Amino acid sequence: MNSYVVHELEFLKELNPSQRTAVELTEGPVLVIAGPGSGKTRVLTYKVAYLIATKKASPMQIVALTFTNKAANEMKRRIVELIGVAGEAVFAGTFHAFAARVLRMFGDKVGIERNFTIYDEKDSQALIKDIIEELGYQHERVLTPSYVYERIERLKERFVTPEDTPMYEYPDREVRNIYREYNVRLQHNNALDFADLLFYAWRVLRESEVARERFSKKYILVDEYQDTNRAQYEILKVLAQKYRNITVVGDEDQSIYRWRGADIHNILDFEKDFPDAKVIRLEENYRSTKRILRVATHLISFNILRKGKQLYTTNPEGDRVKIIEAYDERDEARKVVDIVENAGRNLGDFAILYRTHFQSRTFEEELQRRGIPYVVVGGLRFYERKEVKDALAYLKVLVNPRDTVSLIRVIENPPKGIGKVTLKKLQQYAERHGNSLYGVLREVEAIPDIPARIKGHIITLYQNIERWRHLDVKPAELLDKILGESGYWEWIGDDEERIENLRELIASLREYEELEDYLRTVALFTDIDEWRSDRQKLNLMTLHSVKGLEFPIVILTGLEEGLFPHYKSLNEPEELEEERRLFYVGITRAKERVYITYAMSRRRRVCMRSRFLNELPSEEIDFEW
DNA sequence: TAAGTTCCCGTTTTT
DNA sequence: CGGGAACTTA
Repeated sequence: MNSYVVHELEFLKELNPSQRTAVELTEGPVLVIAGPGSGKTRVLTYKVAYLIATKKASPMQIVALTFTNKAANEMKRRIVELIGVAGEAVFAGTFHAFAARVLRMFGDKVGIERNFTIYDEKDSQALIKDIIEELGYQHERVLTPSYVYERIERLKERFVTPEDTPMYEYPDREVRNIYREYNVRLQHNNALDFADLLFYAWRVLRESEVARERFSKKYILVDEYQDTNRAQYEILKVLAQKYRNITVVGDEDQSIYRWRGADIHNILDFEKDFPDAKVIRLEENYRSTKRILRVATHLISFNILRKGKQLYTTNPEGDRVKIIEAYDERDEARKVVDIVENAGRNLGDFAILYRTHFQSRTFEEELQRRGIPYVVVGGLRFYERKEVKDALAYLKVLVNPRDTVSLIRVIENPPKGIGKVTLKKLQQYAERHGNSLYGVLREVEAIPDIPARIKGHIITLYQNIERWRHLDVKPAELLDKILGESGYWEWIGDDEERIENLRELIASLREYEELEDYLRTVALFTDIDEWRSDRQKLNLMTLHSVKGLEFPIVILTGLEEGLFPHYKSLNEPEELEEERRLFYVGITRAKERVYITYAMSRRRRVCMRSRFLNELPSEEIDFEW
């Protein structure tokens, strides 16, 4: 080994023995079971650096898949830190971003056009809502767009087609009918939903040898493996087929996305799927006090679905966990904010965690009252704001005129003299003539039953869109122009916040030369990706958002039956275990102290303290009434 | 027929 | 508190 390489490998000394083994075991399948705070991101980044430094692979031959953009960016940043700019060439991204890239290059192999639109949950639900009405199901109370969407996505993630959808009980048949029509519409709209991205990418990789060659990386690394769903798992299998060098890192005790299709069995059964897999456990915790670790360990031992692990730390013993009872949610907020104010620490040292978003409101009110600065992480997210979605809809239509969901949004915002009745007529006409809604706008003269005045509005809209489509300007400039010419700026008036959001959107567009690139990226972006810690602000977020983060002091709130565990999880033992894992994730975010609160009544209803509180070791706990 | 207004509903977690 | 349905106005 020459001295250059030896120097490059100095960083290995920063790893403990098991971390180092995980890094140095480069060939064959490796499962790393990584407890909270055990340095799993470190293992992943160092492994990438190691592969490159030892010349086992070029950056191009490595793919690192993560669950969030934030994790991906963080990984990339640390790789570059270790080995320099060469690290930029490593693909580090989410499964969905990876899939979108595969489809951009090879989508035509499975009939996907280059300019496809990605539908987010809301877009998809708008489509589903339409279908429900058309099929006459709008009075079936259970068949809400969100319910149906969820059912369909779960089916898609397991590659179940409408035809193969089983029909056991009541709404199955209806769901199947909607599912069938939903797929047809997506195709007409030249659009893919989240599950489609994974499904079609999988098909491309299976069916096209060229694509498989291009994307079969020599080394595959997967973060948060416990949260992968079936489709993601199948993609991994195809990718790993050739070289079989796959390292997955995860913790079954932190699997909290079952409701979104994550299959904990992917990690529990990894050794069955890859019989020659080496298993490494990272059990030394560098984050929390001994006390916190004991409490967390005791709690999670109530779960059955796990591999089990022995966490330990050389950190100090630490303070006992404090449980605080409140009268109601407002009293809870007061007591929580009291803790924060009296601790004499930076506000950024605290995280207030809750099960559901709506709980943030009471805390926000209290904080505003006392003039304490705070951030709500992942509340109503930037890209889900109405004005942002509207603006993006204009851009989407320009790239993909068949995207009817976006086109309708354009028609409605701001209002253009084309109302519900006319819209229905246009849609029906489109349906009958096998044309897209956009195609019909062009031929509006030929449609009967539409007043001339309204036809005028339609023609104006059509001409505007055509003009915008053929403008040869950069994306940011284009959007600015559209917002002006469509009357959007006027429409929102002096709503400062909306204006600011749109300005921000235009600013984010400036980094892009190509509208298509931008739209594909933006569809897979969320707010948490943007969040940066601020020492002077108190952090408020859900337990799901907090995964992967750590804070000196963590306050877990709303420990009440029906809220946490959430009432929807009470019937299924597996779902109850997931709630417990969520609690576990929350506790293990804390470095120094944990506070837990519950209210005796919430929203004027009496409630019972959470069963999870009885699962904490009483000798580690202080109660306060 | 479009668009503005009011009122009532519910609110898990999110790539 | 925002979104949507139902109602009102033009």
